[in-house]
Amino acid sequence: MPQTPPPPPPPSNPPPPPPPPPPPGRRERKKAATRQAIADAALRLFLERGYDDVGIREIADAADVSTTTLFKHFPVKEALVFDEEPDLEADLLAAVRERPPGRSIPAALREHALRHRRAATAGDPRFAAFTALVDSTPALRDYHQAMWLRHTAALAAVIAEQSGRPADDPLCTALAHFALEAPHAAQSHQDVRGALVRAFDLLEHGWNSLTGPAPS
Amino acid sequence: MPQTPPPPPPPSNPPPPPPPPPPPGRRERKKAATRQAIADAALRLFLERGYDDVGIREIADAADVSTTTLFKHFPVKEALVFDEEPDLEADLLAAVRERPPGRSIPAALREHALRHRRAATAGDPRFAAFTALVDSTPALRDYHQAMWLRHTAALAAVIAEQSGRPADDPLCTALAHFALEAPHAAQSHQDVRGALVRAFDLLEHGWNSLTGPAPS
DNA sequence: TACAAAAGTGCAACGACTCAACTTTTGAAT
DNA sequence: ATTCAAAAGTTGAGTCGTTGCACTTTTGTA
Repeated sequence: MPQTPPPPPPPSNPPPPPPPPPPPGRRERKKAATRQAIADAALRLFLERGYDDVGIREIADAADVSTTTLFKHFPVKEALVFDEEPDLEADLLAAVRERPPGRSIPAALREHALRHRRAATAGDPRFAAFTALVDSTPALRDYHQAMWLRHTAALAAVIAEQSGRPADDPLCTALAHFALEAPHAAQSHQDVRGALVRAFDLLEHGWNSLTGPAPS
Repeated sequence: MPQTPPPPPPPSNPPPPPPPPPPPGRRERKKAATRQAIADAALRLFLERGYDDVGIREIADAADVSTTTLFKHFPVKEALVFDEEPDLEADLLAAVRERPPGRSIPAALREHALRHRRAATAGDPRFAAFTALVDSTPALRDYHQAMWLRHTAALAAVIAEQSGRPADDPLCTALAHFALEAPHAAQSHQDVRGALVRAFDLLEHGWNSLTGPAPS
């Protein structure tokens, strides 16, 4: 086992604020601008002509950067589409943490899923178009689902915290995973909304049956 | 819209048996042999040196075919590894259909998952090595899971049939999807087996609670 | 004002995969 | 036996995502 090299203990320097939120600095602003230009160009072209019919080189040209630069901002082509994703995890966790009193955890997750779906169908037409693009492109669908599942651990932790169960309780992981998969499971049905509700019914009854009777 | 050209209606010819199982024919045998040679060469090389360090051309050379021929047998590189998957669906469906009397459907699915896992850890070392290869290669892991999920519709149909519910019941689809996801959900835990059992507990309690009380 | 890190560029290349045109093999009908 | 068409296979060039390398800016800081 490699021993941790002794980190030089600075005797007493003012601790540099880990993420400097107030002074974004000119450099970072330019970088963010470039990134945004790329993402914008990509999304525009994808919506116009479809994901598979737009090449990386073309996007780079439209954003007036080289393909090398493009890949320094986005690891793979699919990532060009999911630029505003970071905050979604916070919403998800808040939906569980700040659920109305008396509502079970699975019920809170169902409400969150339904709210999200409502935004994708009704609501901002730009978001609807975006959703349609993702759903109609296998590569994007898969990437999105995989990305979504990366929140499993964080969600499981919140579920454990909110239910007073051990932090690594497999039951919490299972509920988290299944809840994140529910939209995926439902989307093959004609009535997606109904299928979504049923999927969460299954989880809610199972969860209540396993955790409700004996709160220990 | 191009009109369908009139297919010549043969007045009365002996209906050719749709899939001739007894006479595989010499042609199909050779084709199968080529396919097998490719898959064998690929798996051997992958196990020797790792998935990412073996190129398509190299596999094609080892099997003594051109790369174009290789891609006529397998749609993508990942598919080279999963050559014997087709029969796995039959096993899965049989596990539900021919479950011992008194055992619930989720319980049957749990047993099947556990049996499968046991074979992957104990049992034939070749299968163990194969499983290790898949689990340690992200591209293969993802492809495998996606492939596995393609059995959702078939499994949902059997669940519906065995539980006397409508063929397109969303609850059956949800159970099928979650059951197929369970191994994926469990594998992040130290005690994979325990996590798997817990995940199926969740499904079983939910299912029994929703279907048991009122068989209607 | 000087300097080093970070951002960006250009180009060549690799690996997976496709396409079009062509040759060989094979099953079956004449 | 001969002939023919479909199927299997080959060849070679090309696309597309992605990476590596060497190089030139830009920018924060000393």
